[in-house]
Amino acid sequence: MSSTTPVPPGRPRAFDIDEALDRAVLVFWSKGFEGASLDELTEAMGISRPSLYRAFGSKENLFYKALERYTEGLTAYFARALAEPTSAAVATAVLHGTVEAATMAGFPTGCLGVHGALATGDESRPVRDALIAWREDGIAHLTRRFQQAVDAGDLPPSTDPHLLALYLRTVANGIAVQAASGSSRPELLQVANLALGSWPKP
Amino acid sequence: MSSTTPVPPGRPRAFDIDEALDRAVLVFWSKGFEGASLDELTEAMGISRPSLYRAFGSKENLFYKALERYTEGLTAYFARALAEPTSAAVATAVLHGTVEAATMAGFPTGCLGVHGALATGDESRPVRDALIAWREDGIAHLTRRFQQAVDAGDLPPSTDPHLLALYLRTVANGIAVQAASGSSRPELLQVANLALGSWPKP
DNA sequence: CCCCTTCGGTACCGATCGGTACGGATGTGC
DNA sequence: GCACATCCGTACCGATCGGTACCGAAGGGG
Repeated sequence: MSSTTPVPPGRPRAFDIDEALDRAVLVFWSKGFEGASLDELTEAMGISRPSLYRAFGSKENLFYKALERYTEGLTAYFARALAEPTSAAVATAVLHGTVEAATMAGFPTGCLGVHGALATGDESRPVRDALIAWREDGIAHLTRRFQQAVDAGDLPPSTDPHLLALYLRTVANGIAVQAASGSSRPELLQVANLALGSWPKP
Repeated sequence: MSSTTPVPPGRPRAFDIDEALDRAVLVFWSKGFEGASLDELTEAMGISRPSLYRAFGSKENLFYKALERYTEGLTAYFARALAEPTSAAVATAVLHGTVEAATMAGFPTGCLGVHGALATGDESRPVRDALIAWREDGIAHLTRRFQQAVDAGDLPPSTDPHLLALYLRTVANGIAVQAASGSSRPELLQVANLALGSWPKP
């Protein structure tokens, strides 16, 4: 099937767009949206400024693309966690995965989605709102998963699935903040396990 | 004692410096350090730019003064919480106080110390480090308090006071993030109570 | 071989950033 | 009333911000 790669007209792009996006993820991850300047981004991505704009449209759009790639790649543990058989296993996988992702050697500490744009100037309000929606999306997924657990008898019928989901994301967000503040992986694993201690039994 | 107010020479200041600082707190609280521009600050404080610099030295120093005032005022619940009789009461007071302070009507949501400077450009790294130190200071206070509780038999001898303190601050930070994302006070109170469920019994 | 389209980078744009020079105003102490 | 110190605000500084006009280069289709 040659139709899957319909060679586009014009001069071909001289850089790998996904690789450039990976570099941009790292910059946004460590500096946030406003903290990352175009000079830093273009230098890290190895391309010139107009090339960036031709490929991604704007700094804001580049951030959205980077967030998308970040979600598909570095937070893939989240999707895997949802597939765990019990609610307790889901919760454990989410928190352990959060600790791991937030303290990976060679990567920025913390979570792009959490500290990418917590408090910003007025210009980047759309970005902040997008990250709020991103976090709420995670809560929605967890809520549905825990509702399933209630229906399956894996959680007591009196359980509030939304509350459990919110609790989990709250602890995960706190872990991301602590990781960005310099807490170590072993410390945060202990914290995660302590938080899992109050998980309801079926 | 007139020596307590030794009238300084020169033209007297025409504005209340503490009131101006209170206004600055609100701006930094909602916009963060980098997100708050001098134009926003001076307009909110009701003073001109050179007046700000004469009174506070620099934007960075103004932020430190604002953080100080924020700590003395809006997070005074923390000092009160440390005085509670039992470790469980301390933990409850800290989390409930955090929820309350992060969701006060008429004030920015979240916590200045948490989202004031999580991810920033290189210039404001000193500010970020100061906020990390601020958060660690809170953990240190809690650790000492919980060590006292262990010594007094209020907590099991096997308890790790630092772990408990880190856990509490992690949940509190997560609450601040959720509040900034739009979670309501009742929701966060439930989350706080759920987190307190895993608190060790004496 | 020429046209068309898209890529590449240099060199620039106006706006905004944090910070300050300067001259007039207002107070105290001699 | 005169010297002095500090305040006030206007008007400005260089640097950096995100974004773009421009033109030569590199490919495919006729």
